[in-house]
Amino acid sequence: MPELPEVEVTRRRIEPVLVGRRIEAVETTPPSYFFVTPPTTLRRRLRGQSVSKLERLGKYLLATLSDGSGLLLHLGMTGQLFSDNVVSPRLLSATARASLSPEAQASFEIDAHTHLVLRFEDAGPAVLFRDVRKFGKVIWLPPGETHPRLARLGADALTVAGDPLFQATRRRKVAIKSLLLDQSVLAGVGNIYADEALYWAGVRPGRRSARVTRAECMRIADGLRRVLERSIETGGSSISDYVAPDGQDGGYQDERRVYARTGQPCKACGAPIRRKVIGQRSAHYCPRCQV
DNA sequence: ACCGCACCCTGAGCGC
DNA sequence: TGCGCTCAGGGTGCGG
Repeated sequence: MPELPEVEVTRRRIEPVLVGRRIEAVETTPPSYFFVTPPTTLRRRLRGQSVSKLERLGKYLLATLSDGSGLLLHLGMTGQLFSDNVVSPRLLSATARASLSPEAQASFEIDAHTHLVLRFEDAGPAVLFRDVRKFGKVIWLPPGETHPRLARLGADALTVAGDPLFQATRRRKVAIKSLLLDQSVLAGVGNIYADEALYWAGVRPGRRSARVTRAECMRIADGLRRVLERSIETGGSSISDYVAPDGQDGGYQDERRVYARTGQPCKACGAPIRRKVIGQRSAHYCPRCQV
C-alpha cells in the first residue's frame, strides 16, 4: 500500500490511540523475516512501556517509548496499522468477505495476517498491525540507537526543493522515475506518486536523470509537493489494501491522472495513457503531455 | 559508485 | 471448477 501520504495519514490517525498509553501485552505471529527483532525480544522489550511520540521518517513510522527505546515500523506493500474498534472490508480477504455475514464483518477478528497486537493497560482499543504479504517490518531499537536505513534516508519528499533534486540527477544514468523511487535520494516517494508527480511536471518517467533539466527538476519538486499534499488532504490512495487506522478509505485514487490508467484518455489532452516497465516497476504516462 | 536483476510473500484477476 | 499465468503501492542484496 503505502507511500508517504498513506504513512503520514496513518501516523496522524493512529497517534491519538497510541501516544500516552502504556503497553500491557504484546501478541505476535511466529518468527518470520517480518520480525527483524524476534517476537520474544519484542514482547519483553515493549511490555510496560508507554508511547511518548510517533513520527514519520520517509515511509517509516518511529514510536519512541518511555525508556528511550524505539519501535520502528514499515508497512511494506500491504501493511495495515489500525485500532481494533474499527471496521473495513479491506481488513478482510475476499473469501472472508464472501463467507461472512454482514454482522460478522462488523467486528474485526484477528486473523493469520495480523502479526502484531499491542494491548494497553487502559480499557481503550488495541493497536493492530496486519500485513498479508509480510513485506513490512517490525524493528525494536535500543535507547540511543538508530537504524542504518534511517541514516541513509534522503530529504523528505514533501519538502524537497528543485535545486537539490537537480544536483542529485547529475551524472546519473538511471531513469528519472527510478531516481525518485530511491529512498536515499528522496524519502517517501513510491510508484504512484512518482508517476503522478512526473505527469504534473510534464516529464516522461523513462528519461535518463542526467538529461532532465534544472527547470524540469523545479517542476518535479513542485509536482511532488502538489500530489503528496493533496493526497494527505484526501486521506491517501485506497487502491487495494490501504485503509486508514480509523477504517476510512482514502480519496486520492479518484484524482489520479496516470497511475493504473493504462489505455484511458489523458484528462488534459485525451491521448491514451501508456504503461511501460521501468526498473522492474510499471510506469504510467501521457505520451503527449510528457516529453 | 552505479546499475540491473532476483528475491522475499500472498492474493486477485484473467484466459483457457 | 480449477489450473497456470501475470500483476501488485515495498525494500535488500548480489554480481557485473
